[in-house]
Amino acid sequence: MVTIADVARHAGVSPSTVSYTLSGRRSISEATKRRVEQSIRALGYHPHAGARALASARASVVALVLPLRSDMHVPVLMQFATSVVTAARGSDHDVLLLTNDEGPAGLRRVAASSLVDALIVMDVEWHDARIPVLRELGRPSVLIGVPADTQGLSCIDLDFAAAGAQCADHLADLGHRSVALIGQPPAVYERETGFARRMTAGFTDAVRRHRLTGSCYPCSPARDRVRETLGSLLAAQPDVTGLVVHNEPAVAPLLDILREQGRRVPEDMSVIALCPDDLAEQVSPPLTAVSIPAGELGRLAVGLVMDKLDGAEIMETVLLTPELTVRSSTAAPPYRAGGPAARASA
Amino acid sequence: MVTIADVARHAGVSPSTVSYTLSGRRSISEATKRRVEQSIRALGYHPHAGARALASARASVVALVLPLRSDMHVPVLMQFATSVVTAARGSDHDVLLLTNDEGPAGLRRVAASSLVDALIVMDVEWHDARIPVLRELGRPSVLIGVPADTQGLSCIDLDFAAAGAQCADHLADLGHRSVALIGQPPAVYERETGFARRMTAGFTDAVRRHRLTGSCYPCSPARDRVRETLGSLLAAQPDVTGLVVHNEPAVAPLLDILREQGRRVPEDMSVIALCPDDLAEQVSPPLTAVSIPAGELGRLAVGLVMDKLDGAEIMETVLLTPELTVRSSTAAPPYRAGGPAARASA
DNA sequence: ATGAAAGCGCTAACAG
DNA sequence: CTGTTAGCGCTTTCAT
Repeated sequence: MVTIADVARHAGVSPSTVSYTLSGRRSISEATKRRVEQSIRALGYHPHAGARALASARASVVALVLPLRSDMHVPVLMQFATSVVTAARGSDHDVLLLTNDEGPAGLRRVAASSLVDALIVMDVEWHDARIPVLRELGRPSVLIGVPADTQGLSCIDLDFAAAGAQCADHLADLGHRSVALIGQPPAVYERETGFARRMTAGFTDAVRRHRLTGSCYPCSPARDRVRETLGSLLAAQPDVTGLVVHNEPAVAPLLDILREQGRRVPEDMSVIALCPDDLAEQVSPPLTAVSIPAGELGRLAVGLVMDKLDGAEIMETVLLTPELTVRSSTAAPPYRAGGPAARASA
Repeated sequence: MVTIADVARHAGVSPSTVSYTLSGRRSISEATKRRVEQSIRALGYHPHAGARALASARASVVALVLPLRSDMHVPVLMQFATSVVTAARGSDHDVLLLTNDEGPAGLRRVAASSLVDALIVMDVEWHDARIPVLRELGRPSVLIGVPADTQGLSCIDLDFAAAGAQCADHLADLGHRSVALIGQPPAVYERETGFARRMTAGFTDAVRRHRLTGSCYPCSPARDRVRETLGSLLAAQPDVTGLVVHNEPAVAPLLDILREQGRRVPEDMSVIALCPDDLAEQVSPPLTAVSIPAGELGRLAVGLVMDKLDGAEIMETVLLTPELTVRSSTAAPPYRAGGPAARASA
């Protein structure tokens, strides 16, 4: 193995000079800097990560804690993970991948052993068992998702309330009067995952504000459950003309079922989804959708964590403003005798 | 920070005794072992990862190198990643996540700096730029996928040739005489990714063996490209009754399009997919499919890598035998005047 | 602008 | 069965 001493000898300087050349923590004359860098390249020197961590008390590694039981759509998760790795590398850090099967103890382990300097925790629930651990760890962390008590924590997430509102706003603007939200599986609401509730709250508020008729239907993504949900929805609200789908795997089955039933999208039924752009564009018709900016979330999370490692005391909650992209799945509602349009012209 | 010296003092033993209690590398009396373990718990001691790596020349971390430009289906990738983490933790190792945007240099960096002891490299191509680097690194590695020259490398993958053959066999057994493979996007074949070629080779061989008519159609997953591909397929081979789909994102669009065209599955057209079980079960009708055992691949890869870290000199290629699960998307072909059934009874 | 040297916390000989 | 001790390779004071 090539050590810093080898490089120092080769360059005719002391080990500390090599170290400082690498870290830039004190000024080095251009001449020696060049010589050292040449020696480094000539010998193929790579500082030993463990030795560096031991001496400097910094591992230059951040933990990325993924949920095992993922309610987040998998592609979104993956996109997030890769953007975190890329962003971390941009700040000279590596990423240690953790799943939740060790539980909170896993976080304690990697933090206490100085394997990682900081943690990024995904899919945070309203009452999340990992949060007390995070608080006691004394290491910078950023949560993706918003728990009940954000005291002393940095959280970052999509503004799901705004997303729900945007969907309702868009339908209202198009003239829809009766709308519905097809949501996450019931288990997600029971677990009190924040994002699902915030989405429905934002949607419901906007529905009320626009004086629309509308309600929310939790839904499992299995084809038959989607069919059932749509059935009870249409029974309870036969005049519904706009659907908001906050359930990515249910999107395709839903479109199929609507087609089966002879309901055209958007002529008979407008559909808005909360899903990544690529899904929205791959289905037919392309969906008007609020996209989940996984890449940006990842970059922001890493940025926050790096700032905290640099000593910044950021303890805020950042909610990203969602963006609604209009595609071909939404239109004005069909004309209905006795409907608001009829009344308006009467 | 709690150090091994603190624990030793608290337990009234020497640091080395604590170390040996932890590693089990020499026998410790039950009594002291218990005392040490109590002190460890009482003080909340976690060995410093860097110090341990420095002293023992083992980081207890394996790198998982994911492709950024992923031709593998994303859920499969994710499933693989989580199973790797879980399996690695089972062997007291952590997982460092790398993407390919650093290129082969990234592998060199983490290996040379002793950040990781071994590497698991996914989505290996026929002529993969990472392979020469892997060879020179002198660290255990396991490739997921099979490159052109496997000399001195351990590879593990699904036996795609067998998978292709199984699909053709199943259709032949049901009595189909004209079949086709809808494959990966053209770019995948151009890049000479091994698995796509092996799949088509296995399929083509079996087709020949059964004296069927059949050919392969590369296909992009975009809805319109699927429609096009199906069109030219039906033009070239109007009597086709069995489709094998090796293209996960194309599965749903394909089923839609068949439905649009009034072709019932499986009455008019049998469909087999190469995809994870959950996809096969979520679509309608549930698909007869060869599943990609991502979880098992991950576990096996970690097992192999651990064996190599223990000094085993395994340099073989392991191909997992695929399993075809019959569901509702395959059946005997429709009766056709002038077809083989007619001839047989003539 | 550079060197010398003292650790960082742990493991693994070596010594009993 | 247990203790003593010499590093592992690097960073960072403290000197100059």
